[in-house]
Amino acid sequence: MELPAKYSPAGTEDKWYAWWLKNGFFHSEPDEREPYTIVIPPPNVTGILHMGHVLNNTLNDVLVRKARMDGKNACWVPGTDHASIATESKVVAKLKAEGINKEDLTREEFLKYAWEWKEKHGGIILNQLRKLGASCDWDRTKFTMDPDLSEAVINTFVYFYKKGYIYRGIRMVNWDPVGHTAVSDEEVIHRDTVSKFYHLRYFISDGNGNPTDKYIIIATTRPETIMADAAVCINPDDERYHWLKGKKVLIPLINKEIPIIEDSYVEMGFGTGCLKVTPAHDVNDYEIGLRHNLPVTDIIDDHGRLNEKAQILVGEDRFEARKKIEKMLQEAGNLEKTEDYTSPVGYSERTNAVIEPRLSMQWFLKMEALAKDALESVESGKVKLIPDKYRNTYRHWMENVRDWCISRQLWWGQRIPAYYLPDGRYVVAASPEEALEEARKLDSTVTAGVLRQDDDVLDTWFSSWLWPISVFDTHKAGHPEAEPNRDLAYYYPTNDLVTGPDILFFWVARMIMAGNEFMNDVPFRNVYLTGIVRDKLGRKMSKTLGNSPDPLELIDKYGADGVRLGMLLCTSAGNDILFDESQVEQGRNFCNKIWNAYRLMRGWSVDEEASRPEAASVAVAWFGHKLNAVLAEVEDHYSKFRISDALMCIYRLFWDDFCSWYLELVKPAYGKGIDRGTYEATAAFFDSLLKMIHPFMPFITEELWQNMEERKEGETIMLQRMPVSSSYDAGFISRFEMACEAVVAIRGIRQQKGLPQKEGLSLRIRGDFPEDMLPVVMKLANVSSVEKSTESGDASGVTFMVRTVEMYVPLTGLVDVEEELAKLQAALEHQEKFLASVRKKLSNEKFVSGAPEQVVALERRKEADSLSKIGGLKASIEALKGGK
RNA sequence: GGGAGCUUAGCUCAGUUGGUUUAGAGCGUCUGCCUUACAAGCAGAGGGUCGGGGGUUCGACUCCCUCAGCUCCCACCA
Repeated sequence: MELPAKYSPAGTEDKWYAWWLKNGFFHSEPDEREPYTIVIPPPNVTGILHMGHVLNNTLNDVLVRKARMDGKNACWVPGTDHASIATESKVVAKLKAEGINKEDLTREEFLKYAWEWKEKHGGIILNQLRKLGASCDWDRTKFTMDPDLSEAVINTFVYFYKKGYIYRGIRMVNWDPVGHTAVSDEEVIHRDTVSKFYHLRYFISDGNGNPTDKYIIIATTRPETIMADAAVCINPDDERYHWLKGKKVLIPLINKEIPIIEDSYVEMGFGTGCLKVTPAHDVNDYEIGLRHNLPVTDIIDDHGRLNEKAQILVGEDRFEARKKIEKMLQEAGNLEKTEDYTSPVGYSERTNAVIEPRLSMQWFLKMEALAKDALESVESGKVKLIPDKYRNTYRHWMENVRDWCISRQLWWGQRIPAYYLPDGRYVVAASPEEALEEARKLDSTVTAGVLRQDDDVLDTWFSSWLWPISVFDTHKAGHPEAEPNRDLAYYYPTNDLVTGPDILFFWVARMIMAGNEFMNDVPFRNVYLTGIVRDKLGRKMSKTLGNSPDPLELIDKYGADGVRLGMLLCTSAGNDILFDESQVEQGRNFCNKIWNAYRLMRGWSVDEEASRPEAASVAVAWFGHKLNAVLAEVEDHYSKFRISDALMCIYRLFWDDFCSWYLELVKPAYGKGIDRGTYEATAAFFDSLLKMIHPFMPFITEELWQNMEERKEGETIMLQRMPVSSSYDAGFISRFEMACEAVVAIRGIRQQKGLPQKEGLSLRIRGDFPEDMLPVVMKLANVSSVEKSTESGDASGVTFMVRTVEMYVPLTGLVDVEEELAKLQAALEHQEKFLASVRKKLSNEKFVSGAPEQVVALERRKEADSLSKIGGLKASIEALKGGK
């Protein structure tokens, strides 16, 4: 069968993926082998594959495929996350587009829609991962809201509640007025935002609620909250305001009388030194309020609108209200001035709404003890972060963590298993039946009908922190005393986790907490933190910028192997990835190179009579050494998670060493056959190279490996053993490189002089050139005769140095003596400078006595080599001058 | 406001406890080639006083100090 000149991935990739699936090569069951486990960072169930997923999952796949080929029992568990707030807001938006308001639906009706949506869109992303070549064990696919995984979440809640770690209380939380839910501290993103500083006049009260003509000025960014003011606060040491002590002021517009209080929290130098205290709408103010027993007036509702307690502007959105109240204040004579002001404002990670600090009843998980252990896990090295600069960030977070607000005012998610008695007391239990039993202990008259379950669901991360446990064993989470099942005992702890640093705290840290709590062991050994995928200008990929390529389109255009390579080529751990389509093109080109190297080899016919040419013998010996050298290097890179370095080593081994040097050396003359020994050696090398490339480019390597020879039923490159490095002769490699230098030099001369490759040249060598490498020079530089000489070359040819050996190519009539002289002079000058620097070192007493012996010896060798080169150059110059 | 990190060729980055022929790679650039595996290719070439300054050392891209620029993380919005 004739192979086309270009590799076409389209049909090939689907064919092999289907075949891998059919043969169950991705499936893992516990056995006597060493396990290698990865759990996927579960993408949002309704998500669509983007470049970040490509990066992450390609890295995961490389690691898994490599481990599999190292003979380990590799298991990559896939799945999706229910992503409560993200999914719920998508469903709400979709319903709204259809004219349905969430408010008009019951919980059950809404969830029915949500599940329908999940069934329709859920899992799209998992199919997309298949296109990428991800070798996940699909039989183990999990979803964080699978019934048994949800059960694990509920059990975990009950467990922590009984342990006294979970409590319920009214606290100031981050309220998302668009998502209509509380969010955790980690879900709030602070961004510097330009706003205005409003300087407002608060008139002093005459004691009867009437304004006097005296006033103080208060600077605020939130004039719409003044109706909720409970006091005005000054610093007790602020002499400017001592006259205010004991007085009362009136809130503008509503003329409500509030006291002047003193608290050292107020900074005298900031603003006007007078702070309006609004306990319901500011965290600090809330704290001050507690200290001074101030009343709390909450004037903002779930949607961020002013409520009736505000008395004015009722029903207005907070930002609308701000605009309107500015005008009203101005008209009333209360607005002194406004000025531009930039300050950090919190935004919801999910909805991008400005977060409203708000008092509400929420559930919390105490973090102190959990964080302490999780910190220890990283500090002690039980979990390694790669790159380890993240250890600092991690420590800082762990040492400053606050209790985790785990309740969300949403419906999509695991519902909090707290059940309220009619009198307001509550019980926590894993099921309504158990809850009823518990409730009856409090009040024997309680019936199932009156017991009301908490409306809130749990934060998504409260389920995904169990992921490395619950994908294997759903009972163990929540039951640390239980025996792990067979899978969990075998696969836990997992080996490596590949994820982005943006979820280091959301997810990674909390998985470590859950692992320590329920397994008494960390969930993974290594956490490889990737960078963020950006475009080549360094901008984040975003829909609005339109700079985010669709991975599936790229796969269609270049093949999955090409996309994987393009992604990996620019990937170093922890650094942002500047992605550009040209890299994928490079990946596609590499596929083609491999394809064509195979076409060349496959086109050879073995001539049983032929003996092995000398050049081929050298090539085979050399590539054997080189292969082992690179294997060792690659193994080292893998061990340090330098995946793109490992790839680059292999890329160069294939392209430069194998194709450009090795194949050119063993290639038989046109029309001639190849000797059997060389053919078989070449096929064996090609086989090794395919295996080395396979983790990066699974499809083309399977295609060619299968094409190389008739394979047994169900035999796949996926499950072949990765070649391992054995000893090699570094001296041989170095001698070969010297021959290559000579070849490059002669090719350069050809190009300069316009000599065709076909025309054989003679070569004269003066000095110690390795005899065994001469066939390499002769074949690749087309040298027809070599002569040893003690004479320097003269003006009838070109002289050049290869290391310390002088070489000369006679070229009668083609030599420009002046030009050659200038070249030699320049080389001589350079060499003399070098010698001077070496000698400067050697003449330094302190260097000779202080530096290690081998360093000094090296300098002496440099000196000797340099002297020898200078001698050669000088002789050449003389000879050239003599021949003028 | 607090903390961490980065700055090496036109671009993206290596440089692994300071010494390996006076800094390496990939891409891009330039020159010459449609040579019968591959123009998605082949052959060759050019390109950096390692951000500035100072210090330690026999020796600094590598360690310390300092200045400048960039990035990220954390932080309760007067």
